[in-house]
Amino acid sequence: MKARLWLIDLNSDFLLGKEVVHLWCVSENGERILLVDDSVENFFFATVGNGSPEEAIKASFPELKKYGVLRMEICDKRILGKPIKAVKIVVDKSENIERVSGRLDKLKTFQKIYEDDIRLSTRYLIEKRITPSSWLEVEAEESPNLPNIPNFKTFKVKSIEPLELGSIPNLRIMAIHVLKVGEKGSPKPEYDPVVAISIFTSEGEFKQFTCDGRSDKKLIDDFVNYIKSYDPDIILGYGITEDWNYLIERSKRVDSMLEVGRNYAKPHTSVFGHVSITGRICIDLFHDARDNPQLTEYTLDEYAWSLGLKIGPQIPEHKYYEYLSDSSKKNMLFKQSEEYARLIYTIWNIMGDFIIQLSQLTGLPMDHVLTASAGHRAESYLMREAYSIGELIPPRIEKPYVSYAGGLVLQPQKGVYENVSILDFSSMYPNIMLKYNISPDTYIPSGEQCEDCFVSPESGHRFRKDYRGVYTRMLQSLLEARKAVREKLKSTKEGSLDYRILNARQKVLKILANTLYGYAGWTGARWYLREVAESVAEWGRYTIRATMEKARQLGLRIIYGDTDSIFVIDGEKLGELMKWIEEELAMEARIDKFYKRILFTEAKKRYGGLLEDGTLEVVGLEVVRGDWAEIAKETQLGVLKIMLETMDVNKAISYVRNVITDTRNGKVDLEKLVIWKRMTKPPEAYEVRAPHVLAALELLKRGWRIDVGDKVGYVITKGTSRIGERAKPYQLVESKDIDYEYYVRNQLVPAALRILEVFGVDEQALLKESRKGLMSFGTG
DNA sequence: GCACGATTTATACCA
DNA sequence: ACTGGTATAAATCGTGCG
Repeated sequence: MKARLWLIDLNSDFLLGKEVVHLWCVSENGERILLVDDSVENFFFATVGNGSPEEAIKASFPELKKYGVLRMEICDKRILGKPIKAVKIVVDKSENIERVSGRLDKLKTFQKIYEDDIRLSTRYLIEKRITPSSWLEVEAEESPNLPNIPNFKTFKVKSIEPLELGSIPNLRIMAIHVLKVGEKGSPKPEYDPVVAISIFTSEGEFKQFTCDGRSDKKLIDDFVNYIKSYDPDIILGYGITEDWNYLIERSKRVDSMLEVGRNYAKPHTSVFGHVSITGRICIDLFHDARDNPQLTEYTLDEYAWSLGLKIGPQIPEHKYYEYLSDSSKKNMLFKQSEEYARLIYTIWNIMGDFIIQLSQLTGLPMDHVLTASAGHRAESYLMREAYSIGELIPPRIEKPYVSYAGGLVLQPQKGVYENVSILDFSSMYPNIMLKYNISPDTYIPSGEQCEDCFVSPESGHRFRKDYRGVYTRMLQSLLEARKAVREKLKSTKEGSLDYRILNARQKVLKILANTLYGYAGWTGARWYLREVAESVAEWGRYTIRATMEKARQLGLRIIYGDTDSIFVIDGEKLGELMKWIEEELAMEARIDKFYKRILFTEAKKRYGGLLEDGTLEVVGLEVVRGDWAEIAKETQLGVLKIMLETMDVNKAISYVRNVITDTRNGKVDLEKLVIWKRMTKPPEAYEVRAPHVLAALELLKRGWRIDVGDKVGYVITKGTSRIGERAKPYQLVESKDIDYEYYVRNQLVPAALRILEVFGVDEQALLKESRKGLMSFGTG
């Protein structure tokens, strides 16, 4: 049989005592096909120091045989670009790799071990140059003894090749919402049965299983049967990892078989803490929400809202029990669960393309993509790139941290400027890495000779020119692919399916390219090399300085700049500068923005300005910070708006005074006084009794659950003790206890003054009550 | 023992 | 659980005072 198949998921398994790979696929016409490949080998590599690899094999093979080693052979590999002879050690099964490498460590025959931490399914994808969530050209045959899977045809793989096809087959997708209710606090699987499971599928079918209170056995059985009959490729949820663990616990108690895998296996918790289901992809959208620092509560509602989805008021979780116990309200709860299932499916429509593209490009299965960090995504890509040039994959070891200098930030002079253009280097770091061939395997260590190489401008780090490294290759592919995709996008109908796929792809290509610099400087990276990250930053500073120098020569005035941008007063020579950048620096730059009027304080990374269309844009100032009270942010924005639009200082001052008066009179909603801060460690781990920590402790004392990463909202109450002790969780405070004077002195005045001090206004001018003071300002 | 400046701790932002 | 650069607030430390 010859077919085009789309790879959904893969895993390793055993067939007649031999370790094999299972590939769960869907064909062009929607058939579900399981491919079994029994031709795979488990192996890793070892290097010898000064001795000969032949000798090392001869000396160790007889003993290693006892540990499951089938074969040892010499092969040509590279370590950081240097060709070496490595010994490939083929082992009968995955579980013996650790035993063998452990034994090798003791033998001392070999110097170093490589790739003993690569799982078989990953190894398979790398070797075959294929990725999940993409098309394969497969030749396969029928064979006896293959596993029997319902709804699946099973074949043995003869050959398998990657296919460059952008389309996505029709997948069976199932969004689920699991309703769990606890009488007091969060539900516990030990005694709280699952109340309902709502399902919404890609066919538009809605299904709900409910439990009338005593036992959820029937609910769980019905749910499992539904999965068996619908046979989804993808199961979606929000917090579904927790849901599965809950269901696993429940199924044990009510003696249910949770056979939801395509081989009827139970869900299993994988090493990374996520739940996997054989043959299906289980995606927890909660992991995507956790990546968004804008969110405070990480509820599904808040997450959906951040994606632009409008949802009405919901029943809060702490009222679930009340609703459930009231027969007239019970149905509202079930209705809400239904809506959540639909909402999760709607989110897939927004996020799905992105997840598939990320999977296709990194080689990680869809269910790993959201759980993997940015660094691991980049690394997954790099490992494949490394294989293609015979580069051995370094072990994942935490390296000691050595700091280095980053981007150049210019000191702005406080004041208001007009007609300011922002010149931006596009993808500066990726382009620098390409231009100077910066990669861990092109780096020349000190002491080694190099005839012709790139030398970094400050530290003098050298990079060879005659060999393309893993970073260079990765960046070149990503940037070229992105260019091609963006070109194709131009001739694609906006809003069409193709457009969505291409757009998701170009976004993912950019994200991956931009991650690589950070990856290089991450001490946990397999390909960490401080010199690489350091050199990139050096050439970045060099590029900005050279551009500034040229701008000055051309008579252009520079106001500010940060890392890869320069703020310059618009002038006719700007075009000449752009041309110079393109021709002399061979870098890409563009005029990203134009401010009609822009205000700088004396601080770096903080400014606000009016764009051509009149939009007010604020960067870095309190307005855009989450840890200032809303009233202060609102006031600062007002002041900024007045100043940039009218330049009328007195108008701004009287505006602020009005807010101050209102605040002192308590005419401000408590909501606008809440200060939010995120917990970065458990409350008891803090060295300093900061306001938000004390507020968190108070919540904890009252039975709230505070996790690392949660945002704590507090307000400052009346009293004479230090601020921290007067900080109380906003949920527990009444308006009469608020210390309004704190908000005037520590929030309103500093926020407003940040802008107004540029115009010579001081604290006195804002706090003085008299009308005389207002009139006299600026007139002496 | 207290006031006050210096230093440390913590957070959130920019690129 | 990708980097460094930066501003800022509040807690805490350290020192001079007497």
